[in-house]
Amino acid sequence: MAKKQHKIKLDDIARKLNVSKVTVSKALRGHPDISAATIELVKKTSQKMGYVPNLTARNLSSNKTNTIGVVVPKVAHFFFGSIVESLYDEAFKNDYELILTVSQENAERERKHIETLLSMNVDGLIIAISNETKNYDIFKTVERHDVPVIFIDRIPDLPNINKIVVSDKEGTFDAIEHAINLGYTKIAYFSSYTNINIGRERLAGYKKAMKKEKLSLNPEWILQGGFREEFGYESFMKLYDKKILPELIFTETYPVALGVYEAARKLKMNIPRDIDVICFGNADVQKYLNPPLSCVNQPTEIIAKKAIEMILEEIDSKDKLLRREVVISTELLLRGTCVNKNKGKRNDN
Amino acid sequence: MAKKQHKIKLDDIARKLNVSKVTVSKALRGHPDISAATIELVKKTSQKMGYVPNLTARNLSSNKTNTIGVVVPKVAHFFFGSIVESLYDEAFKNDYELILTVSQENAERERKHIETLLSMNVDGLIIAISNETKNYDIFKTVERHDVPVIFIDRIPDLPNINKIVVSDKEGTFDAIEHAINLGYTKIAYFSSYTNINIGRERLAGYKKAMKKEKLSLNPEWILQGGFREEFGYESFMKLYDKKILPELIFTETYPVALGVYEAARKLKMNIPRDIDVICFGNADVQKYLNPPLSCVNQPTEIIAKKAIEMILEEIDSKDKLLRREVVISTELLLRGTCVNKNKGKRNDN
DNA sequence: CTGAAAGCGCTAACAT
DNA sequence: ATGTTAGCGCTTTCAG
Repeated sequence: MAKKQHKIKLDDIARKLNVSKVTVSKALRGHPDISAATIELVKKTSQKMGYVPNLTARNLSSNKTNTIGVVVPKVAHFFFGSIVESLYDEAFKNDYELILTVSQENAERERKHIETLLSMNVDGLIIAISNETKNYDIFKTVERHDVPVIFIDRIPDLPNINKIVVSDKEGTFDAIEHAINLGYTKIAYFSSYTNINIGRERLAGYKKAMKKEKLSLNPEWILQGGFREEFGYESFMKLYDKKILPELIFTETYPVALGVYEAARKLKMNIPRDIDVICFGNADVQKYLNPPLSCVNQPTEIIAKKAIEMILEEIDSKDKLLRREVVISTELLLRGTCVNKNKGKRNDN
Repeated sequence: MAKKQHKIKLDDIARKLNVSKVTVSKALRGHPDISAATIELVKKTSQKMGYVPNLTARNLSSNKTNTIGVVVPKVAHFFFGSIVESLYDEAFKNDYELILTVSQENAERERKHIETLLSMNVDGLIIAISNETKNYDIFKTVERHDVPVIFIDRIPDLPNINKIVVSDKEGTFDAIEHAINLGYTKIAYFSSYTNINIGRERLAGYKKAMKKEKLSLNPEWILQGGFREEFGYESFMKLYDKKILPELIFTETYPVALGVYEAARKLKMNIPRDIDVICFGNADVQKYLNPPLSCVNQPTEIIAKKAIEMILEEIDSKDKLLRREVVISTELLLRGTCVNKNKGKRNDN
């Protein structure tokens, strides 16, 4: 293998060029102090010598890392996967590196990750909290460290923070109202958890629409219990067993709707004829379902773009900016469900 | 806002405890030099004072970062999303931080990311190259920096490297052989690109199975052109227009199969009755398709686990280890397609 | 078991 | 326009 090669540093280039290493350092960074000719020369030489700057050293002395720490609950997941991908795109455009961490919906792990990120001296933080995070002490620590934070999607219930959310309440409201306009009156709601902002907001949107349209709330049609498929499957089965199936089911996440599809298939019920479905949250799966599942779409790219934009503003401004809350509008994405009122149950699939 | 707080450092703790900062440093890291009592005391005090170690400084002086750089082409993608998630899990278990970068299938971006990762002094690198990477100079640079690398899934055509691949050839071979055993003889193959290892290997598996079963290769049934849905859709349409549709289509990636589903739906052809499909690569979508799509499954968790295991071995060993090639076995995952031979085209959906 | 000195590679502040 | 001096916060010798 290649003989032990000494890694090139500023000094090496400086010596070769008979200048000081400060000159080299400045030239490499295009500092206005240095003449164009020198810059040119230094850059060329360092390139030729195979110089790779040592960011660790640079960070230590400049106290700036050009990195943004990111904490998400999941990454193999349509919503967060898209968010993360767009965050990477935007960071790249702005010459920032992202340090991504994944909490796996685990509060303790989340805390550890945030601590590590602080240790790494990230310039800013973008966080979507886990659904079990209840203790907010770590965010105090973050504040003490003077590292700006933008919360996205999953927001802690804390005053005076920067946040980007989608119009959870309005989006749900619109979907339910759309359904009611179609002629539906029996609408069930499969909720995640109300200790998390998205759970609270979306449910509020449902209730608001029902109330506005003067439909009574049937507590048996408001089920709570999770983000995942099993919850959808089991809840559907529960209603079926009790013989109190509604006409339409709204689910707070798309995996829950997938569970409903599964249950319907098992029971040989046809969607949307026997039971109709619509959900919050988009995923590529939906368009391949039979029938394609309609949803309230969250524009991930816009969320990510805004998050990077805001965190960079925070980083660049010396003074504390005003805390901001940005609400990104969702849109109703109609595919093959919730487009016509079903004609009541006909079990002849 | 909290009054400008000075960040606690080793010195502060040392002064408070009337010891030297070296003692504190060692105690915090549980160095055997220090007595248990001192360790206990130091840890407690530093905790109380809200000390957060400065990793930048630690890295600079120890020349060790406890980070692994990762480069993948995509992250909002079932395969890489799962890989990344598992990599995070494994890294976390081993107290390593991951620095993830996403090339977006762009060779130039990939090069830049690797350079940055080197600048950040990552202890090791796990890389899946983009499908357009042809210039391998950057990997020479990596070698010069003495940073160990494990290539996964997408492997450059370079001698003497560590790699983890799945049994692309055998997996495809098994699937095709299974189809032939079902009675299929007209089997088309939708390939990605043969400049990438996975493209070459999988195609070789197809050819091998066809040859073994003494079936002739029809060049019109071997189409090349991409990883994505459009390719599947268009290729299917092309065969349909030419009236040379086969009985079964094997696609090298699952999005291509999705494109086939779409085309079949458009043409009102029934899968698997009129045309059957199977693909390489699993995704959660597949089980919700109608019919559920069978595939050759790549065990992402095992790949990720092995990758972390190998890179840690490389990092921990002073001497260069022998280059290793690990092949992870795929498995045939049969769902609703390619389970019975279809009865020929009946266009009466 | 503890600590003093030196230095990791770079940049900021201040000369010149 | 270029260089000198200090020092970022920590760990690593090596000496006590």
